Amino acid sequence: MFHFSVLQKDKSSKARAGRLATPHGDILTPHFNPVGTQATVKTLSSQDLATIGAQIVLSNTYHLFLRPGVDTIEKLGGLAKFQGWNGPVSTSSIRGGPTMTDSGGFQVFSLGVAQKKVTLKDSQGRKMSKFSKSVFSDPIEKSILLPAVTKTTEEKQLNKLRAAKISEDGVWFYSHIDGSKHWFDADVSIQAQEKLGADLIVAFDDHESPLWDYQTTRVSLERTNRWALASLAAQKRQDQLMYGVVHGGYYEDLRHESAKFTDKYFPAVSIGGSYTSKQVLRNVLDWCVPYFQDDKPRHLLGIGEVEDLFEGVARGIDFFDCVAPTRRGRHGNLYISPGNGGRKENNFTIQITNAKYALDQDPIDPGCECLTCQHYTRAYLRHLFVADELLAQRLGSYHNVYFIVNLVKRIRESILQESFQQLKAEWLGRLRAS
RNA sequence: GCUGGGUUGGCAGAGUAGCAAUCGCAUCUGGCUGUAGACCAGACGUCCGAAAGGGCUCCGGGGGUGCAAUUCCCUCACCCAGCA
Repeated sequence: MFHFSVLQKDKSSKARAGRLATPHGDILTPHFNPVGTQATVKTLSSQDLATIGAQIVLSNTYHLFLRPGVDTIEKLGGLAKFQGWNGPVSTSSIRGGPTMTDSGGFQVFSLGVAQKKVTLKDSQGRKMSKFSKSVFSDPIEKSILLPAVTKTTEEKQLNKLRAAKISEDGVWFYSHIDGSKHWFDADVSIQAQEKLGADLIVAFDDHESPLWDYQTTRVSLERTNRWALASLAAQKRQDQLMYGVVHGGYYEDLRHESAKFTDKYFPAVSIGGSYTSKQVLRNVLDWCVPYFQDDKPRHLLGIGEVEDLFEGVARGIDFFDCVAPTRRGRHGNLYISPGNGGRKENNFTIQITNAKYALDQDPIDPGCECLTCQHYTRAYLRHLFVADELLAQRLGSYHNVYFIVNLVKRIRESILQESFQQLKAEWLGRLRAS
């Protein structure tokens, strides 16, 4: 029912182009999965996604469990039908296109330990977001971690939200919608994912904080592994491919152990975690991938900045998902290619709200063939963002998702044409050691 | 013309006889990686400085009282309301 095959390997890296056969059509890899947490990629329709070339969309079990409820979606024919997703244009099917659900494991972290009040200062001394995953400092540089000041009314209100509480068997979540209390464990997550009915599902995992020491991380990994086996045991449907999740933070031996474990028990593998630097991410990939068998699809959870896509593919990753294109798109941070000023240093983006674009009549990324770039100027986009018009978010998201999905498509084609190294060098520069 | 109320950053609008400028809006900049974020953070009189810092200003104009006035008093200008 599911079959992954490698079609072409790059000669000087672990990059590979492949195909994953699913009950609702084949997915060509490497591929970037747009994130549609609540059964919608914010501001984009399923038809937009098909036009863009997305082959699969990812939703979140936790969010849909809370609202509208997994029973509701089951009654309405499952996730794909519910959101009108028929898959990419080339494989359009009235039965619905390929879908994926995340287990809610990430929310154990993002609604749990990540809720601790942590404030960071960046290199210029500016305070950074207190709530983002990226708020966590590199454990090696703990000096930049500051105690949070919790004085403002806003923060007092935020304090009312209780952090999720982890036990050995599962997690008590406090709904971010209404504060109600919900129990989640491997059984609940897998049953919910079976009701949602996505083709690809993820084992329920515990997510370590990058701030944790070795022993605490090990305890978390052991919990992840117990939940992994429980997830497999809970699975009743045979028409869903379950990914196991590798954890172990930035500790090499834990990653080795976890990768070995995950590959042993699961038909598909994914790598989870939060990374305090791109070097840590590259290390983790190098530690994990050698343990994965060739014929299992590999998903790098939550990752997807431009640089990471190249480095991930070069290290043998097949699937990515990331909120960056949509979040940046809504915030006016729009992707540009190297020929138009895109560099690692600016994350291959421009901030369209900057005053210097007020009279700029170029498209966001000259040469981009997306709907936004075909019809609208930077000056117009800037106006829409500054005026807080809804179309700004849609056009920004459309461009960003198009840009990333099609960049990964180009990466795939370059592997097939044996030109991956040239493409990577064109984007990241030749000096980068891979 | 009379009476009353007012004049504080780009805008709006608090405040006070003792280091002026709370909270907004606008503007500018930075951040965003399995979505608690159409969000968050910083700057926003001027000058020097990469920064840490430091210098000089400033509550409509003028005058008065006070150790000290943006604040109290007088006066002028302008705005608003009511009455002529």
